[in-house]
Amino acid sequence: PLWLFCAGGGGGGQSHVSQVGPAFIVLSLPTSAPVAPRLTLALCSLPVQYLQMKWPLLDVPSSATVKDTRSPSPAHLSNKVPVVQHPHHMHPLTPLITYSNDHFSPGSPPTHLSPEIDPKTGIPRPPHPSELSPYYPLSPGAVGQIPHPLGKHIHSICPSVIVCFHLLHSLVSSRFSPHMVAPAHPGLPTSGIPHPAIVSPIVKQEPAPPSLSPAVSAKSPVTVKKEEEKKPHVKKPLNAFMLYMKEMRAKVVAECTLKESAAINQILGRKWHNLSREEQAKYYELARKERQLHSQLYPTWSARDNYGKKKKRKREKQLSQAQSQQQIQEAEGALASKSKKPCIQYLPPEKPCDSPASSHSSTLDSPATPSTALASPAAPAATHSEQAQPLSLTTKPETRAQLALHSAAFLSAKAAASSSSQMGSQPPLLSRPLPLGTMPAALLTSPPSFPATLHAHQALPMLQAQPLSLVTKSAH
DNA sequence: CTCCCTTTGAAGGGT
DNA sequence: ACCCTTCAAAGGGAG
Repeated sequence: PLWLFCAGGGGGGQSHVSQVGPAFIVLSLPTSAPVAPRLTLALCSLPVQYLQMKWPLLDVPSSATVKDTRSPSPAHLSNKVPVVQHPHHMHPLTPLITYSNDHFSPGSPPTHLSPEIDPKTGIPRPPHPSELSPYYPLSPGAVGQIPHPLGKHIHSICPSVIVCFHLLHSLVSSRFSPHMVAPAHPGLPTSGIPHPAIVSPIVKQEPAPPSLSPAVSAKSPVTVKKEEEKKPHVKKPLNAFMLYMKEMRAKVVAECTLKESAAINQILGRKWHNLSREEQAKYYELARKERQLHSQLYPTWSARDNYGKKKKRKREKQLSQAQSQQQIQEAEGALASKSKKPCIQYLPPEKPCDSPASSHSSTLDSPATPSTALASPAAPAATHSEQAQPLSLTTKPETRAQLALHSAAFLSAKAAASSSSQMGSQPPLLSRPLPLGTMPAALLTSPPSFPATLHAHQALPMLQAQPLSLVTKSAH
């Protein structure tokens, strides 16, 4: 079996695609090599360490060596190095650093990698390996922080091939090597959607701290404290919307002339609400896996750990915001005019930035349309025209002020509507994948719960087409 | 250089 | 149970 890999790549071998479950494994074989069904099993018995070492022998630059005959996704089909390769100016490992690898021990294979049922959660493994968390490439941090001479080669390999090694290893399951699995690239699309953060989602904020080297383990009581200070910052797992933003940001930026993230995020927020239930479900599912994986990697981690590590003045600022919000609330009439930055500024009409879902958004976004409630499952159902009316795309203070204006009515309604809270708080789509149109009438007609901005956005396509003045007026 | 802005969702703490 | 706050990403803008 070892020879199979050695023969690959530039050696004039013949590429052979062998299927292992839903994934494909690409092998390079001499033309005369017999490809028996049991070949796969033989490969599975390969020591992981060996696979690592032979990995580069697949000879990445030779695109003919690496094939994925399965995925229709362009990203999948692409063997081009740039798809998964990182810019030369950055360390090939750094982009994968998302979380620290504190809890990631090569010697202790995570049980969640078992191919069938996750013994810990009882949740069946996803049918397709590409559904393995792409943003959490099975402890990306581990790879990023463990020097790997082959890192660059690994990253240059077609994601599909990498994924197949996930699977392969899952089958072997005798030893877990982050070196090997980590190459499941963060950019690996799970739904055929190219990941905008393929190359560098995390570089900026999570450069591999040099203190993470194994040398750290030799510590004195004095350094312990310093270590705690320098303790790798384990970030929160991304929620569904964050995952969506990561994926779509590049596209939006490309389509628009805007570059400010605040503006982009507004657009993304709208697009998010314009997504169909099914589309959003993908991200909720992904986020759920993220959290799952995160909790497995960092069992002791708590969101509390990161409190106060970001901004110091935030609370102060928000307090002042709340104050101004009250003022605005008192001066109801001046709501729209007080907006710091009219969002229309971020959302010029006739933009190509309109959601691709805008085709169906005409119905989805219609305030009176019941299916609107389904468009944002995580968020409470929005069915009443009153929500769509009062709010425009607003900056935060304004939004909050308006929210306050209407919250009283909402709250009273909300109290009577337990069903709506079910919708809002539950990890939405997963547990209840109700297709459009199948929502019980009780839910469809239930009053919305709090975050009224959500509902406001659903009226945006209509508002957006109007000049700023109209938008402002509609805010009243 | 640091923080703000802006979005949604998750989580923790307080009431 | 509910509300509030913080943080996750991103990068231009502002101080």
